[in-house]
Amino acid sequence: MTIYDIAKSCAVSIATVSRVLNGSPKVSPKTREKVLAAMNEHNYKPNPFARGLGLNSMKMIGILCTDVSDAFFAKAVSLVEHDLRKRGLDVILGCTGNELSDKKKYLQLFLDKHVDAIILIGSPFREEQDNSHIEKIAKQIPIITINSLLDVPNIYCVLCDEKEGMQKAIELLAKQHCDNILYLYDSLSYSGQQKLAGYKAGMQEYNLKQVPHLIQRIPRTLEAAEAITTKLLDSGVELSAITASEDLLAVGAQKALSARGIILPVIGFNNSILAECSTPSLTSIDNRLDVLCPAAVTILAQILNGDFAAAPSKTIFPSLLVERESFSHNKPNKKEAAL
Amino acid sequence: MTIYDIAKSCAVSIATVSRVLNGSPKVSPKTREKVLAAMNEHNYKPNPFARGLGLNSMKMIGILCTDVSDAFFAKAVSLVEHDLRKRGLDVILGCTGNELSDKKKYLQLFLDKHVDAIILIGSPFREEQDNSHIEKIAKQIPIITINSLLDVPNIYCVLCDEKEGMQKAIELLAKQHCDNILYLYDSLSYSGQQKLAGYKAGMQEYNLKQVPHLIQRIPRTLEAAEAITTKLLDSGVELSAITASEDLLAVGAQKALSARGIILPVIGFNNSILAECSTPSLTSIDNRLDVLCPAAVTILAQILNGDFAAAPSKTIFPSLLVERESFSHNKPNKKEAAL
DNA sequence: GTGAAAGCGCTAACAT
DNA sequence: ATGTTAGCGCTTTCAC
Repeated sequence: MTIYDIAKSCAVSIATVSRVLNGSPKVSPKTREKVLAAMNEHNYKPNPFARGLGLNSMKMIGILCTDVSDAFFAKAVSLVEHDLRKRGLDVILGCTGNELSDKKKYLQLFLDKHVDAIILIGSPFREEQDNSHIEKIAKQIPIITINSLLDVPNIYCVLCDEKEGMQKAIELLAKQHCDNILYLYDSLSYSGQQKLAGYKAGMQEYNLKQVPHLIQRIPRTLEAAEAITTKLLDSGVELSAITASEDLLAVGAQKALSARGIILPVIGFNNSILAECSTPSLTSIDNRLDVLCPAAVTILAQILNGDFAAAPSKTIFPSLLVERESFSHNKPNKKEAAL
Repeated sequence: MTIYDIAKSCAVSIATVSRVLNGSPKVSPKTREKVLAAMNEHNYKPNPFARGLGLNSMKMIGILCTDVSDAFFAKAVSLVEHDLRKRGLDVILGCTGNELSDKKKYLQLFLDKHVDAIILIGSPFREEQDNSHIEKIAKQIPIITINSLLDVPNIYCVLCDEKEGMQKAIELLAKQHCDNILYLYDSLSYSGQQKLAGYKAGMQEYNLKQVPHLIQRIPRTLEAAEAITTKLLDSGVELSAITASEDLLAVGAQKALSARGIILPVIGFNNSILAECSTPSLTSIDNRLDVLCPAAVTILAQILNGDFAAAPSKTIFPSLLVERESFSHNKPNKKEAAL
């Protein structure tokens, strides 16, 4: 069933059929009805390849993340897919892993596939040194980053102020008279840098001493977090609270504490399901994917619509601190506090 | 840069260029080299839409899951994407949610988009009553299901024997002289039925009494699992072990136990990151996504290759029980045991 | 082994 | 408001 068949069955030209297909106003209501009816009757669906050829677009958005099996990225993909679909946009997914060469490959692949835009999820797509490979792509198609910041034309960034988030977490602890606050982190991606900066700013703000052994970079595993925490505890280092760049690390630290029967405030990051599953449940900083993702898609839609003026190049939302047992065992109810 | 440009720059016809593009043997090595060189020099990439029009395929596979933000589905998507990409196949992702009408919509959408095949992830795509909507699609394009079973022509199922998995878990508990084994579950999807059947079979095998209040259907939330477990404990019901259809539920149950200082064997399902993060860490049944997914993609590749004879309509792998603290606090090391 | 030419199903400019 | 027609860039017969 093609546009020709529909045209024939209605005794109109293919141009007219194409017009109703594309919602052109230059069709009389009568013929429009007639054509629509025929399409319905024959259950006609336009061939997307032919359409793609003509329009040079198949309304597909490439979504890239380093790893969808990571809870944080998965949530973002889920939210983005949902909003994209609502606007009739398709999602082609790529999981790049952390190798730069693979990231480049995927970027090029999507470009070659003529996707309409690319959404980069997470800050692993911002390289420490050189992002010229992304800039190059951005010259050809719009790029949206979620939770990363790239100051490049045609790249639109939607992110959460993670530095402030972490800083407020430290403030909260400081106000509870915690001074020796451990910070566990695994990566110095843009996001990683922001969080670390937040920790340092918070510590400085409250004149807390920043000692090297209280800032620990470890692999992103439960075991590593548990091990380093245990090691610090055993070495007699004084700890009054633990913070981490990732819930997983905070859970590991919490396990080390629990194993020794020690109760300390622990604050994680991402407010993932892990925070809830931890025992005691974990206080965590939420980076607002639920608002970042819709915002990103809205901006994307504006751009695809040619409405560049309406598209902010940077959109930054505040973090949210979600308190659970690991912060205050004694408080009767959980509560959320906007930072 | 089109095929015409390349043809011109090599002084050959577009047909020849197309032939080298498609690896046809009817090209002399000399001209092939020449054309390849030109393509390289001009950094030529064939237009996928034009190609799609001609071949009626863009080598895209539709992947459907109800929710990628679920750890289990996310892992499957991740594994499948990886293997698909290795074979030069693209992934278009859809998250349908649990509404049947939405599932149908996505299925039709993918069909209309002329994807080459559809991979259904998880048993939520098998409806209890009527799966004619899937059968209809399967008449047009091949469908692969991961961890679900649909006995329909042109549908290829790759799954894990979850019934046996759960049964062996019960056996293990029975051998440790547990008799009052609670089973928590949330859904009666195909997978849900299998697990429940495994529980029942295991209980029967060891002549353990199956009482209604030891089989509890609850919402898929931590809170629900914790609440029902607490309620049972408080009501004086005797419990000697807890099993669940999902790690999340097992974690909830474990929390209830921990809160009362009770130590019981707890066994979850899916062997997700939650199992590791729980305290004590959770023994769990692994449904082998790491082998199901590659197997599914291999079968898919055979089908797309026209090699239907090589494609088994059902492929079933055994489960794996992964022991952690929740089963045996006293054992010094974790270990894996094939069921 | 290579080339010419006819599609593939649609869009859009142009003509009426 | 509607029809005609020329692409879009590739694949694939069919000749040579």
